[in-house]
Amino acid sequence: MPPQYDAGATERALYEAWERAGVFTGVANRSARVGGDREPFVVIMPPPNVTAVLHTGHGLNNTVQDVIVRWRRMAGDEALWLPGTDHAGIATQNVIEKQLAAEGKSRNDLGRDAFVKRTADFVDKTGGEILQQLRAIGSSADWTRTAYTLSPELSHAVREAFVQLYERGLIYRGHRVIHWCPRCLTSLSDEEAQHTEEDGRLYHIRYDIIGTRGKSVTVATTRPETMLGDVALAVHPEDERYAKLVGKKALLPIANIEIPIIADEYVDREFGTGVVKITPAHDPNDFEVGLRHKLPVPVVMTPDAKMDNLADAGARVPAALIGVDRFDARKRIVKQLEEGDLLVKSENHRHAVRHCYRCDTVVEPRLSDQWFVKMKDLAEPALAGFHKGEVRILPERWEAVYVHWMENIRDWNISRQLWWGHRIPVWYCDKCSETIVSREDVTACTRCGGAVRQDEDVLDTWFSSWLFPISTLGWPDKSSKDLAAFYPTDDLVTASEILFFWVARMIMAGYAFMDAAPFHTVYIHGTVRDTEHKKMSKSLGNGIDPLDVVRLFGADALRYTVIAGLGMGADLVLDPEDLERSFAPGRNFVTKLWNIGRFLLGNVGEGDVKSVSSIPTESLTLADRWILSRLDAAVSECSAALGPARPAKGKWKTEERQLGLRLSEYAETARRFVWNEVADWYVESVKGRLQSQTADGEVARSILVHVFDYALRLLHPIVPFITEDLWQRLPGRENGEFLARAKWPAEMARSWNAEQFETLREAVNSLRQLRADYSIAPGKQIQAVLASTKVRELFETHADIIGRMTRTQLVEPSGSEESAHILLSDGTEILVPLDGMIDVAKECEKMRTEVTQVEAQLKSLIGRLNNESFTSKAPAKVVEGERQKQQDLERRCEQLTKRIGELCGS
RNA sequence: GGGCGAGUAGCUCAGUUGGUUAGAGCGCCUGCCUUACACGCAGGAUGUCGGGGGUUCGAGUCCCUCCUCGCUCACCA
Repeated sequence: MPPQYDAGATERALYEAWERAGVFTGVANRSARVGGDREPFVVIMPPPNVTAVLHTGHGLNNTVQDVIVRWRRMAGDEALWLPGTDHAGIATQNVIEKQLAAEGKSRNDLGRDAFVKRTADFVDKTGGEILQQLRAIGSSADWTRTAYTLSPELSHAVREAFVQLYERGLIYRGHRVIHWCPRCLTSLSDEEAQHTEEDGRLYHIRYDIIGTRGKSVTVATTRPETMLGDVALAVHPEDERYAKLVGKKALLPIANIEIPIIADEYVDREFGTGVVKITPAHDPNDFEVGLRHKLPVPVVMTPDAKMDNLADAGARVPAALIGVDRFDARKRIVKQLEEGDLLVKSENHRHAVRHCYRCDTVVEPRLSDQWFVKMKDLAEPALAGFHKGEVRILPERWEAVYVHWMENIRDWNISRQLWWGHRIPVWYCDKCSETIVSREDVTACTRCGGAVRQDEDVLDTWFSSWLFPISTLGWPDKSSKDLAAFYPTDDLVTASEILFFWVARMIMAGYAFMDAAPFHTVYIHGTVRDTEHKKMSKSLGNGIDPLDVVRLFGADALRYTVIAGLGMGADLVLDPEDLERSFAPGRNFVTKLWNIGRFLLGNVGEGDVKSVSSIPTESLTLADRWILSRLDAAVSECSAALGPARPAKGKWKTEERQLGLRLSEYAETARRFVWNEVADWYVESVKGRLQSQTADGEVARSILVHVFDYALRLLHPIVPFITEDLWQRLPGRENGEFLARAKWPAEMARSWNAEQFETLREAVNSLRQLRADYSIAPGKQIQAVLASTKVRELFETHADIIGRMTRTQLVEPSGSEESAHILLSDGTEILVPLDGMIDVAKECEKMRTEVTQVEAQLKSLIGRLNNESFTSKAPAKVVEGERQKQQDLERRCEQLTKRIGELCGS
């Protein structure tokens, strides 16, 4: 075996072998739901953009999913991890438009069909690269089922969903003010228009009152440019300050037109001056006010947010401002107001401004016609199902966020003014104005036979991805085998950013179209950040390319580091400037595993070893029994950290709602077992026996192979490559056998009776500590005298272990006066003769210090035990434990005092 | 502004229903190339568990309050 592990070559070869053997492929017929003999376990991969490239966030997200899926695959489930991409309407269209711009062209120059074709070609050629990259980090996804939102199958599902919801009265066309991105030139949903706190200014503007002499009101606004679209001023109906003004008219500055002063409850008397300008076409609330008061709706901005006189605007926008960008116009209008002495004052004002989540442009509220999904009816079952325990979210605190969103849900704008996406399946008849919503393309009006034209818009990308758990399994074909075998799925793993965009909507879609939640567990992991806790991003240049990490240290090192560092819901901090240090945990661990394997394989030989069950307990040494008991503990702790995999009877009980998926705990337990127990203790203890050709040597080989085999199984989901490589090399492996589908360990549930090994460990630790205390050269042999008789046999039997690990020889008492003293917790005393080396005064000082400490502890212990309220109120178990502790400490105190008497003469 | 969460070793985080000497990894210090491993081995140091108050026999853990960060929602222009 080479002294260095070659991650690159090994990983490539193993991944290919797994894929070739179909290890990752989910087989519907094996699912118990369609008569098979395995529980299905399904994870739907959050589809990355088809144009995306892998970043650390993807690396983390997919590693988590892979760990879970590999675990369940080994545990005997029919595991299916279903991958895919989405077409990312806005993002992908942006990419192509940028290309066109570089060629001096616009999408309109190409025309819709040519543009869509060009985009599709681009996606065909370069898209899905990320799926290739996911393989490099070991993702065991079922690539035979790779899905794409714009594929014919998923497009079919999208259209079916739209039509069904329309037929159920849950989709409608609305005329209202929506969020508009002037850069992407499309409307956005509420979720896509995200609030950011910004320092703005609040401008107080004077509007003269018509028909009075010099009377005026002051209006406060943050967006003076919209005043050109004002149609009224509003005050609160009960605001006495302005009661007399209601019904009068004010002069709108700059536009120089008269607008009414109205009363409406919407106005907040406390804010600003208590007078609000009403701009129905450029503010959603003003639009509502406008409807109530039957006001006109002048539009004064173009789609790309330049001032202009559009619908109903007359000549409100003066010639000088036409074509001027909104922010530029703001400055100019403020200046003009100042010059006209109409700006009373302006003050700093911190407020939340919505930005486009794709390009960060300030969103412009804009009046338009859009298709909406009525969400309340969809949210109800999603909320009810959650409360019944059909869905849980980890970590728990996100559950409140989910509930709050569901309870305050608002209708979902699903139209996008783009060309790249699923075209809305609605046709309008020009002749009779009929609106036709159809599963099939429509060529003539179904009512009058007239010519029809399809709605120009496409659907929000999320309108296709919210169907992912059902559409990827074959919906709406209810006879689909995959749907029957694999729906509902199990875990959904994601970051919190898309809880509403995607997760909540998938749950609604699951209930709406399948009458069941799409998954029972939502696992929300943290964000990858740099050392300054900034989120890693391409634009900040603080990202880490996971493929760089794979090249440098291997995929396993990446995976281990990520999983070991991932507390429930906690962020992962990595230093992009120091990959060596950031990934040290994984790299060190992988190397350690390799070296354990190297030692083991070099010492156990090629021949088969006996199975543990075939070895009678009498043939096992104490060390054997100890490591087997530790294995049992590791198995049970790992399984407990990971599971339960699914709720019993489909509903989470309160007490199990928060159990499982504690990945870092699982990783730490497995690491501790193989490193601190197998390598540090068992391997050391077994070295002597491995040399011998006896039956006991055979037993040692068997146990060593067994515990390493099982350690590799426990670790495989986290570090699949190196564990598979080592496992393949173990004696007795057959061709075509894969650790990736080996059985997940179960406890042996035998009584190992190995507690005495702890005494040996304590003795070894104490001797090592003593050597360090006395600065005894590492190579120097020392001697130890056993002062107690009750453990004599134990120590004599294990003299080789003690000798190897501490360079100490057990000897008979020689009458040496000057000895260092070791006192084990069970009362065993060991003397280490150190003639000439021992510093009696120092030794005495050490023991006296300990006596003082023990006495202090005893004092508080006794105080507690004499406290009637403690003994009567504390649980009997606790009190008993304290009594035991008191006895132990008293004995220790006695022994130390006696020893002090012998050595120190007082 | 509403809601939620976090503040534990230099750093990143564990700490299960309150049980009394608070843990891990990385980093740090000392000594070791001990024939699997220096990406290692052995030993070691480091915490008024954010501040204050309270409940309790007992508080990192429960309650109140303050401070500091973070997340999330939101139509006060």
